[in-house]
Amino acid sequence: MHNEFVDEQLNERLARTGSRLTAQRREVYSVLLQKRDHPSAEEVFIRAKGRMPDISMATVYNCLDTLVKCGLVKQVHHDRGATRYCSNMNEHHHFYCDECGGTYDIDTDPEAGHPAMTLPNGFRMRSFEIAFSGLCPQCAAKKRHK
Amino acid sequence: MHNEFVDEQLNERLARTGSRLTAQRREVYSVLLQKRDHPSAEEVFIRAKGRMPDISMATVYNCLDTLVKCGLVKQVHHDRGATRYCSNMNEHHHFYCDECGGTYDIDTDPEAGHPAMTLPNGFRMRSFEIAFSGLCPQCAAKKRHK
DNA sequence: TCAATATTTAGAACAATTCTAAATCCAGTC
DNA sequence: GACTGGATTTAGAATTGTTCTAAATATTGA
Ligand SMILES: [Mn+2]
Ligand SMILES: [Mn+2]
Ligand SMILES: [Zn+2]
Ligand SMILES: [Zn+2]
Repeated sequence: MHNEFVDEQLNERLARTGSRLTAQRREVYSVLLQKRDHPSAEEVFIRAKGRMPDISMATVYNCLDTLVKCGLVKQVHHDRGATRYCSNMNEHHHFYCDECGGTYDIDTDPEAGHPAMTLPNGFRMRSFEIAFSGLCPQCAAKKRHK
Repeated sequence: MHNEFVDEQLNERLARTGSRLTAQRREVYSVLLQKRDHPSAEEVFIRAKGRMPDISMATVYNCLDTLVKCGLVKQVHHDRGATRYCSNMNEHHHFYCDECGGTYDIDTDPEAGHPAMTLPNGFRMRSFEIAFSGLCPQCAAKKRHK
């Protein structure tokens, strides 16, 4: 993915919500594209600071917020932990590793649609999310060796 | 459900984790049994205070914690909101109403077991939770009338 | 009755996030 | 190129939900 192309995408999306493309927004977005491990705002801040030492925490929060509002990024919540950010905008669910705390994307099976779950009468579902827990491949492998 | 019966259950469970049955723990648990609307700690505090005016917030947190540890109560998390507490220990999922913020139990369909979702190779699932969002029956009805 | 232990309590501390208000930046106009 | 109004960034204060601390109180069982 070339920088110019990403910029163009970014600019277009931001423009739709009347926002400008700034160096900080570009940096924060590129952090999320670079390593798709669902970093927290704090983690994004640390990574962004590497290439942009003067960026502030407030700005990271502002940028993340803007990116969420213009539909380029999604928030991911798990238990009471810090909000994590995800730049994969395809429909997907998440797997949370009990051992290492990692968050992994789980693509929705194009075959089987909705969860085989009948809602009681009257409820109107808009969306659903599945949160899987257990061991990620690496942690499962380590456990097996012991 | 008679008080003595509930007390006996409570006492037995608490004893298992080496905890005592206290007036505060009984009160907090009874708040959760009385209205199963998934109250937050704050809300439990307010309700408990009605019948036990000297109970403290710290104690409510402590009691809830103890009840969770001895398996009588479950924590329920949604987005970044305050932790909510649920005394329904049957396997179930949750429906969150976008309109009124209510949290509703959704029983798992005894028919269809797991969600029809294949985890990538190597992942070892321990559990999964489905969070439904949309409109609860009351809010859906109100919307239809407009 | 007494000592050991568990529990409750008020308030301090904490982590994540949002708010505030001033400084800075930037796009479009002269 | 200088000017101006609105958008953006920034540091730090404020807020929220929760956990920690240490002292007071209650409970158990010898
Ligand atoms: Mn994701
Ligand atoms: Mn429930
Ligand atoms: Zn892991
Ligand atoms: Zn509702």
